[in-house]
This record gives sequence, structure tokens and C-alpha cells, in this order.
Amino acid sequence: MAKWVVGSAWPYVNTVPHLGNLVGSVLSADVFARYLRLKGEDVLLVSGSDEHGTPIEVEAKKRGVEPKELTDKVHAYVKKLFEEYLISFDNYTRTHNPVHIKFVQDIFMKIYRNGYIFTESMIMPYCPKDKMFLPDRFTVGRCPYCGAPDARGDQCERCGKLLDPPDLVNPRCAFCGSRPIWKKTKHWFFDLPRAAEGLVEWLERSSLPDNVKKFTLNWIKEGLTPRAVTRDNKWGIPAPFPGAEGKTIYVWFEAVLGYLSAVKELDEKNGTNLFEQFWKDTKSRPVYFIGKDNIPFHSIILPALLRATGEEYPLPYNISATEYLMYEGQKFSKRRRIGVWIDEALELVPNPDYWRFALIRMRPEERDTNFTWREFYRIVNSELNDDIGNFAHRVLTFIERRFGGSVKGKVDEEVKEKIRELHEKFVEAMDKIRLKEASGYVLEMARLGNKYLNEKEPWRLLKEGKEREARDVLYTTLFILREVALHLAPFAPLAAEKLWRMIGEEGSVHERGRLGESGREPPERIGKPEPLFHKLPKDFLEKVDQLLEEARRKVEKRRPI
RNA sequence: AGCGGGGUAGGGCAGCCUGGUAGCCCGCGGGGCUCAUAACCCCGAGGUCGGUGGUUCAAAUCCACCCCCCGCUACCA
Repeated sequence: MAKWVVGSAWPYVNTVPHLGNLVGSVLSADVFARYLRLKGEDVLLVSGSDEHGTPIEVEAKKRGVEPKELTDKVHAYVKKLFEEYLISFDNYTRTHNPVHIKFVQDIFMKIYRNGYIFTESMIMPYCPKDKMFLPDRFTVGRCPYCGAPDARGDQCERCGKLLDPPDLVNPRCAFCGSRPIWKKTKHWFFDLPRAAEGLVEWLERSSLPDNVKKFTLNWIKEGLTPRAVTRDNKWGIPAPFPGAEGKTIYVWFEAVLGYLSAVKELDEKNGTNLFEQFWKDTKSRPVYFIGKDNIPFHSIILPALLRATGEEYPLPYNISATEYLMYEGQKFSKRRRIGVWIDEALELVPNPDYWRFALIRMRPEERDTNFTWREFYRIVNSELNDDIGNFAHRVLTFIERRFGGSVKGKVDEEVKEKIRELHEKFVEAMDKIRLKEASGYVLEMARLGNKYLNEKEPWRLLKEGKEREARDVLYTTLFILREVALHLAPFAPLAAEKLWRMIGEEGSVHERGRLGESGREPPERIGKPEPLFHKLPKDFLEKVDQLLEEARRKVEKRRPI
């Protein structure tokens, strides 16, 4: 039995996550973690709010509150939302917690002592009025190429040219508009090229997915360079290096360490010894769920950081980097209000199973995919409700009405064999983290059941007095239903549990190791049949824009940001 | 601009690595069944696989160039 640390990218709390964020990281990680538990593996699912960095500091400043005050609220809000989506975190924590802060400082001091940190001086724009160094994008001015008046220091949005702050004509501070001065500052750099030595060999031999492997190898081929790990921000983790007072650790270099500190935090809370078991054993298996923009931080930088401590940590066992979910053909955009945010989604359609299943069915595993309402409607109404829900209902009501709720017979061998094949395909896909593909096999099970029922026509058998044959047929479809519940569990936990009870099973379908019971015969006595799902109304597609507007208005009142 | 990923029936996607009658779901047309939440099952129509050129007996699949979309490109997370 392996030890798995399943980590999902840490949501940055300057905003509420949208559906694309959800499917790319947290939801996918949860589905995978649930699958592993179902297989009987030892799993820790961890993530948390990424709350340091300039954008938060700026937002807090704008509101006249302390950054902590702001992130307290957003963290609580987002954490509750993930609970509503039934994300089964073992620890959903935050980067501004004492355990993480100390852990990060310890790690960086080890790296420092091992000689992977050096300093370099640089000249940066500094706003005398706000008393802070200005990150590139917070210095604005006239673009030297196209003359746009509000070009940012990193790039001109009008002509797309990449800039450096000194290029700007009449530069000014993005917050107060005053003219920045150029001031010398010192930063601490991480010697990534040295720390990453040997990682190429690991990568080439690793079984990481093609997109991650290729991207990373290419990234390395283009040449690794030392990266600045300190910032002149106030809001963040104080850099522990001698002489670095007033500096903080760049968020990217500390948030990824949260996968480790989150486990440490569990130990401190519960007096357990999980960190040793899950993080200090090189045979344990860290798996990360991230978006495609995030690959090198997980495939290179985190491993290099850990390696530079001189201690032994497991390398990434797998990294599932999804492409992007688009919204009706466009990019999700907070500013332009394009898309659906996770609080609005539940306000609009309150059942988390519907969103979970639909999002996994649209999961951008190989390429960008498109969230469309039409597709959402199709998945909920036709896949969940008709194929699965109605199959369950027709089987169970038939057993209730014609057999008084109890049936026992012989399970069709051919069906058993087909289910076994689907189960194997399911496991294979899941192991490769092809969650969308795996969800398809659950549907195939239900379709197999529907087809079997249509072909065998037990209602006709009863009329012809062939009661024993009818019993065999119904017991066989009950067998299929049991498999549907089992395999649906990671995707739609509520419905799977309900179905599990309705077929008369004991305990919870989510019990550890339950997937190993695939192929067993179902109980004889069923529970009370009830519809598993309900369709979205026929006029849903015509009304959805209006409904979304209403949901958005409601949700915005309680949103902290 | 450079690098990476992608462009396959009306919609959503798989196939491409390991060339050889183009596949799945929805929608549409026809039929069947009546146990079921007007659900289910079967049959059918619909694609010159972004464009051009090349390699090959044979290309969605390999190569080159072009067009469009997405991401990354060191202080934005």
C-alpha cells in the first residue's frame, strides 16, 4: 500500500475561484484522492489559500485594511465553498499560518547553509510617497513604442511589446501617480541551475505525462537561471537570511512548500507522525493537480528546492497539468465578468454533484475545452439523469412493484464479463489520471444496463409466466447498479451514496477499499426507490443568462472580495 | 517575436506517439419497447479531419510552410 500526497494548486485569494480554477486543481485532486481511498490507498489531500504577494497587499491598501484582515475573510469564504463542493481535504490551510512560515524559513536556511543562495544588487523603481519598491507592472507610463499613455512596466497592453520599467516615458507609481525614484536594493537568489542538476535524468526516465515532461525538458534546455527568492514586500514570510531584514520570500517559492507544511500542520494539531511517513519516505507518491501555466514550479523548482536542503524527499510521482477551460468560447475574465464563479454556480444550481460531474466531463485533459451551458444541460439531463438516474429508477421501481422490493437470481455471465472489462478500463484511466475518460466508463455501465433491460424485456417474461428468468434479469441489472454506484463515487459522491443505499447496501459507498468489492453480488432486498437526479427545466437554456445575473447579484452581497 | 499545446460532422469530444475502410455522446430523421423521470434500445443522414505543398503503394496520423486559438517567456500569481 503506497502513501500518496495529493496536492492541488493553492488558490490565490485575491478572488473567488471560477469553474476553470475548480476543475483544473481542487476538483480533479479530490476526484483522484477519492478514487485512491476507494482503492484502499493511504492518501492525504492537501491545499490551501495562497495569500501573500503584491496583489493582496495592493488590494488591502486600496480598502484601507491590513492584508491579514482581507485574507482571513476570503480564506474562510473559499474554504466553505470547497466544503460545499464536497472536496475531501485532509487539510485545507493557508500560507499565513505559523507552521508554514516556520517551515519555509527552516527550509530556506538549510538551502542557504548548503550554499545555494547568493545576493545581488539591483536598481529598482521606488515610490517615495508609498515608501515601497514598485513591481514592474505597478510602474506605469507612456509606451516608448506606440505611445500608449498607460503602459505597464512589464508589457504594453496596446502594442504588446515587452518592456522594462526604465523604458517607460514619464514613469509613475500605479497607486499614487507620483514619480518613482531609482533606488538600489539587494536580493537573495536561488542557484536553480546547480540545484536542478540531475533532474533531467529523472525527468527523462519519469512516467510524467507527455505534456509535463516535454514542457519541462524544453524549459530546461532553454537554460535555467538563478531566480530571485526575495521581494521588498511587507506582506509575506520574512526572509530568514542574515542581513535580509525587511525582505520577504517570493510567494512562488513558499506556496509550493505548503504541500509539505500542510502535512506538518496536521501532525502538530493531532500529534500524529504523518510527515515522516508521507514526506520523508522517498517511496511515497506526491501527485500535483495544476493548470498548464504552473508546470515548472512543480516539475523543477519544488524538486530543486527540496534537493538543495540536502535531505531526501520524494520526487513528484505524477503531475496532472490541465489545459484551460474556456467559457462559451472566451477566456474567463474577472474584469470583463466573463465566466461563472464557483459561488454563483451553486447559487444557480445547488447540487454539487451536477457541477462536479459536468466539470469532469468537460475536463481539459488534452486541450482547452469549452464550458457551454448547452453542454452543461446535456450532461446533467441526458448523462446523469437519463442514462444513470433513470436506469436506476426503472430497475428499482420494477423490483419494488413486481417483486415486493426483493429479488435474487443469477447474474448474467456475459454482463459480468463486460462490467469487469469496464472496471479495468476505469482503473487504468484513473491511474493515468484520465478522469474524463474514466467518467465515460461509468456511463457505459449504465448504457449497458439500459440495453440489457431493453433486450431481455423482463416485463414480457413476467407476462409469459417466466418468473425465474425475469428474476435473473432484474438481479443482473441490480448488479450493474451496484457497479455504477461504486464507480460513480469519486465524481458524484452524494448520488453514489444515495444509490448505494437504495440498492440495499450497508455502510457507505465511500468506505476505504470499497472498489476492491467490484464484481460482488448485490443484496437481495432493496431500499426505497427515489429519483437520483432531477432534470434542469426545459427552458433552462433560454433563461440561464438571466438566472446567472440573479445568482451573481445575490452572491456579490456576501462576497468578501 | 521566441517556445510549448491545439484547430476532426450542427454542438461537445476521442483517434494522431506505433501511417492502411473516420469513432463516441448530444442534436436531427425513421423504427421498436412500454418497466422507467416523454425516459430506454435499434437503424439512418451528416465530416475533402484549419490551409498549401511534400514523403509514401497508402496520411487526420510523418515532414515543411502559412492562417487562427490558448499558455509561458524572471519579480503577475
